[in-house]
Amino acid sequence: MPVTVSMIAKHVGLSRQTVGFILGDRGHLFREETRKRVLAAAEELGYRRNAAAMAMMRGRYNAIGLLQSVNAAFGLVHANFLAALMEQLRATNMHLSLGQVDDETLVDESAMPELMNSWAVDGLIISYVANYPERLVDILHRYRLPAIWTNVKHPFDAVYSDDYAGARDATELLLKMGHRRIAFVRYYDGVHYSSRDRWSGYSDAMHAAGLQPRRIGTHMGDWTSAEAHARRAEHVRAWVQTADRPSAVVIDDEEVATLVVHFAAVVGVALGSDLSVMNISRDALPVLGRVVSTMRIPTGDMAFAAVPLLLEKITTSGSELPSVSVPCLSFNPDATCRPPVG
Amino acid sequence: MPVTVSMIAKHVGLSRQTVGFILGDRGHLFREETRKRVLAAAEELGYRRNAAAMAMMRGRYNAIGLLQSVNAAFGLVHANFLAALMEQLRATNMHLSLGQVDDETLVDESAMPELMNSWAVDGLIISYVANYPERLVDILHRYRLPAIWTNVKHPFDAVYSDDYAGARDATELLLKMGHRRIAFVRYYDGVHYSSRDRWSGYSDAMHAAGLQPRRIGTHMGDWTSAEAHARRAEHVRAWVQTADRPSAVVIDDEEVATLVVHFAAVVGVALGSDLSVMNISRDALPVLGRVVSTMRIPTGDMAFAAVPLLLEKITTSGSELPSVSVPCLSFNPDATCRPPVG
DNA sequence: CTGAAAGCGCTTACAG
DNA sequence: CTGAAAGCGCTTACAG
Repeated sequence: MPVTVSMIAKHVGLSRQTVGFILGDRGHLFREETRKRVLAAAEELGYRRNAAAMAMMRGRYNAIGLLQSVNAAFGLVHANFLAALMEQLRATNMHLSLGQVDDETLVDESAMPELMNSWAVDGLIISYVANYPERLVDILHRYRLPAIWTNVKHPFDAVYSDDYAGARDATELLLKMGHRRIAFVRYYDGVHYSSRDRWSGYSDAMHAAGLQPRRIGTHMGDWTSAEAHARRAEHVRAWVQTADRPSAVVIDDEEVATLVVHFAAVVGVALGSDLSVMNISRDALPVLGRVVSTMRIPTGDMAFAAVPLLLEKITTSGSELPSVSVPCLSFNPDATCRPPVG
Repeated sequence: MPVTVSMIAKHVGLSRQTVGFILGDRGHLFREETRKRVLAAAEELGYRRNAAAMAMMRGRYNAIGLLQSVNAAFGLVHANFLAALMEQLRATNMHLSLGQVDDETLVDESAMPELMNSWAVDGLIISYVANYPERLVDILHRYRLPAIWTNVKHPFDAVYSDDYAGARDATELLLKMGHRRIAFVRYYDGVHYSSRDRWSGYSDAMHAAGLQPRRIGTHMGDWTSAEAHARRAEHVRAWVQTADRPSAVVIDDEEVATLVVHFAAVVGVALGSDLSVMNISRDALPVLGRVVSTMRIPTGDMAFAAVPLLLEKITTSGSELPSVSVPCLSFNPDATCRPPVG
């Protein structure tokens, strides 16, 4: 049994309302001595505001929800994204509530998924990495849930990274250094728009320079098994040490970039001079002890953009807001990218 | 303005209570035709249960909070941990609410931090990686917040990994294979108990076998800078290729393990035969394309243990529950660990 | 500076 | 099968 305002009132011999005022933000209306007595009693008894009553009064929960698919591995919400969300929300004393509904529930059941039905949030950030169920759109609309999409290039109410420009800029950076044999390295073609856009950005930059795009690595359906890891590694080793390897590569995956750095060292190919490496990654952390040129996917910035957008959407309750495209940022471009020799 | 029961009642020409019953779990008390009418109206109007009113009635939020320090990087809550928490909560349609208070607020302010004061949760999972402020204990106690600690070896109300046994078992596994020159590799001594316990587990196993523990790597205060990465890498390269390197190593960090695998390949030291490697890590994922013997820190299992414990604590409101020590698990012990040659 | 009334949206006995 | 009453904990006008 939690402590209520009434209990404190009884304890200090005042009315419920008086205590409520003092515990709220109208303490200044009362005698200092009265205030002190009430505050002391509240602390002594361990009074904590009842969040439910509060929410009911204000019609606001002061919390936003992050909706994810169960099917997508949780890891798809990057730590940077969560950290940035939290940072934004902390400033306004809001909470972040996590929720997952599995696609089957969303699609099959005619009723609203229980988890969403009684979700104590003012609005939602939708984090489906592509392939969200159509019915989700219906639900958001029908129940007038303010929501901002991430990872989806909707014209309205969405925040997404500009992967096209990111990959294009990465490629142009290498082109400007004088590279002409620039390849795009990838072993997994995702269903996500970013997968297509990165390839487009790269190949458009190549075409614009009058060059043929070249792709290294084919789609391997299996990404996670030990065999898949080994196969990728073998493939990377093979092309890194081959004579006609490109002078520069744009790599679409951090793990593959690590393999390239690794095998370059193993077979004696010097990064930068023998092979320029530009990594597309959510982190710009050193790889195997060395800094790698990175085009950073703006995971954190997307969260920074999404929160204010959602808050605005909540207060204006429902009007469509123009989407925000968040640019990628280049880090340490000359760490592993140098003009080609010879 | 969200849709309420009253609005539906008006719409179908029934009383508020009747509609409430039908929308709740007592629909069977009414005529099928009435039910259908109400349900159809609810769907048409987009009725969603008011979570605040619900929580107020039940005295339960059906949500638990995960409290983290701002100071500790968010990354310290591992994705596995979050995923496991979510999985547990999904089964009971509960939500997970994330909250961070910075240590200063917790320590300095006499008042309850606002974020915790109006947190709509039934209980808390505390995820401070050591060095939690003493005042946090006061607050939990004073406000009777049901809480389970993680990462802290409290005798009550805590869930923690058995890092001592993990490191000991890892070492014994190598001892049983016949290794005698087994070193413990670490470049950062954390303040967390696991840091001490792993060393103890390793060195106790060595002593029990009549051997001297040997530590490779000294504490480098700086872990994250590019220079620190480079320094670690250089150090690993040096001892991996030195003649008197140990025949086996227990490595306390995944990143360092990656460096060892990397430089072993670079300098031509064969993992398993020339150097046995046992990694202590939260993941047992392949490293640089190859499977590495791993003693896995049971991040996910800790979450699986913490949730039922917290739920019990919530329902029994307050009694002290015995803590749970979660064992580490060994994966692929013979991937990179082999009996020493010669 | 302080006390009595109404209501946020819902549920739960209680009579019919 | 259906309707009128009370209350969960709090705040917000309203009189004194």
